[in-house]
Amino acid sequence: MYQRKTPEDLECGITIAMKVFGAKWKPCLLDAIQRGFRRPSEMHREIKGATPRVLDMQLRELEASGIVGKCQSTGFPLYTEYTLTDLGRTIMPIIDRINEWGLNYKEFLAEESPQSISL
Amino acid sequence: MYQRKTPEDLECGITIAMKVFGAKWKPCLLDAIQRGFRRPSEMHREIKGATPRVLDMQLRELEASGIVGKCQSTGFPLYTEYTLTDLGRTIMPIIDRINEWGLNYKEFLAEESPQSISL
DNA sequence: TCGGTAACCGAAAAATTATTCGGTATTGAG
DNA sequence: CTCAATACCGAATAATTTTTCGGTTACCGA
Repeated sequence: MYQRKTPEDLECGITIAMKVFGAKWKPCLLDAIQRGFRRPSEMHREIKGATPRVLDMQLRELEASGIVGKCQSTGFPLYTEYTLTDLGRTIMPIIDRINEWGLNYKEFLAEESPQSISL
Repeated sequence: MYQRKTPEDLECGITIAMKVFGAKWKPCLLDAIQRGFRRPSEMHREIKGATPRVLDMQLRELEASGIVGKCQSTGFPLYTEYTLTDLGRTIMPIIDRINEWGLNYKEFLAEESPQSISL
C-alpha cells in the first residue's frame, strides 16, 4: 500500500473533494454510471483511453468512499453492477458543470482566440 | 519543455476543464484571488503547504489559459497583481461548489461513519 | 478437458506532477 | 556597496499516479 509523504490539508474542502473524485478517470466513471453503463465490462468498453485496470482501481476507491455501491450476483456469467449512492448523486451536478465548462471553453478557444491560447 | 506521451481526449469537457484548473494548487489560487489575495507574495503567505515555486508556475499557466490576468507596475517594491478574467469568474461557482461538497463530506464522515470510511 | 467471458488483483515500470535548491533582476534604504 | 523585498525562472530530484503485464477465480458450453 502506498504511503503518502507530503502532508495534506484535510480542513480544505477542495483538497478533500479532489481526493474523493479528482483522479484521472473518476469523473468519467461517475458520468458513465449516470449514463447507464453500470457493469465494469461496459465501462471498460465505454471509456476507451483508460485501461481496465485503472478503472477497476478507481471504482474500488469510489466504493470505499461511499460514492458508488456494488451489487454482485454469483451466476454465470459473473454480473456486477455499480450504482451511485445518495452521496454519489450529490457529486453529479458538479461533474456536469465541470463537463459543460470544459466544452464551453473549447468553443471559446475555437471562436475567440484561434492561436493565442492553445490548451 | 515537457512533452506528453499518453494521448488525451480533447473532445471530453471533463478532460479539458481538469487540464485548465485541475492541478493541485490551481483551485486554491483562484479561491485566494477571489478572497482578495492578489499579489504573489500574499498568495505565498496565504497558501501554506505549497512552495512559492509551484504557485508561480500554476499562476503562469492560469494566465496562459486566460483565467487570470496580470498587472505589473515597475515601481518599488515590485508590485504584481493577478485578477480573475471574465472567463475566470465563470469557474468560481464550480470551485465554490467543490469546496462546499468537500466540507460537507467531512461532516458526513464525522457524523455518519466514524470508522467505516477513512478518507 | 479446453476455451471463453466477466471481474478482479499484485508488482514493476513508466509517465506525470510537484518540490527543492539555487539562481536572476529591479529598486530603495542604510 | 551591501542588504532586503518582490517577482520570477531552470534544472535536478522526489513524490505521486497511471499503465503494463501477467496472473487468479468462477462457471458454462462444446
